[in-house]
Amino acid sequence: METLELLPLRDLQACCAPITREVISARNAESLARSIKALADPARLRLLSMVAAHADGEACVCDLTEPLGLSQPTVSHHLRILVDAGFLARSKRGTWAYFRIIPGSLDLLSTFIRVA
Amino acid sequence: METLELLPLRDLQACCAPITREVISARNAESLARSIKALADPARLRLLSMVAAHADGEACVCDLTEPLGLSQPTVSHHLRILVDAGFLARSKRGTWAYFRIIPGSLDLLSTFIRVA
DNA sequence: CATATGTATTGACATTCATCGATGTTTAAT
DNA sequence: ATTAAACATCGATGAATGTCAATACATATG
Repeated sequence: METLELLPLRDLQACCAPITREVISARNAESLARSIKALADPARLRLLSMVAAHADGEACVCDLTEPLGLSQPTVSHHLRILVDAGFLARSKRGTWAYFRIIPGSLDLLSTFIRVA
Repeated sequence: METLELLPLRDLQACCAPITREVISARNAESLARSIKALADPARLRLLSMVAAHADGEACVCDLTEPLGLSQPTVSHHLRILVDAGFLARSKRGTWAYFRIIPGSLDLLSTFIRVA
């Protein structure tokens, strides 16, 4: 299924059990690893945390660049990875791009990391 | 603290809240990312799953190499990463090295991925 | 239209990483 | 002691990744 790229978390929910219940398939391992990889970076963890802690659970790139201490293109790059992985939603208003956490996305992933 | 390298999960438990409760520090983000990175690979997810599903929750390298479809050095490499990250324990008996999941290690990590 | 601002994309570079063949190490058995 | 078996380590290599400067794009404003 080609939707794994765009909706890895949803697909995982539909198709496989927690990784220690039964042996995960090579295909599902690939999909799950792709989701986890989106979190496996300190800058992206901080971005998620900063977005969640921001007023109204929303933040734009300009809110995040300076406190993160990375360049604007790098911040945009990381945000894109988090959006593609399904952890953040982007909504553009005016020239600003606002990001918020997609509810349940982190919880869903964590259940697949857990031992059954 | 230099113990972050050896006991990342234990340290995280001691020092920080789930990432969306308050903004995670750069230091803790680095530590958490290192733990997550150990899981962010399809081969390692499959290894964890195979070890957990194996008889007695234990498996040696020879049990894992062929079903994983990777060379023995590569399998040893991945197992070492999982041991270093605190997800697997190694115990050598005779010429065999047996691996088992450290109870609670995956659950602990998953709580830090969850939204508070 | 022209300018300014916020964001995304591109290209380049250095670093990290997954992988394997070759080799080393350890233990058991003959 | 020699051989064999299981595993670890080393060195090399190609691929993926994080980063930034430069540039492009989009939108608001004068």
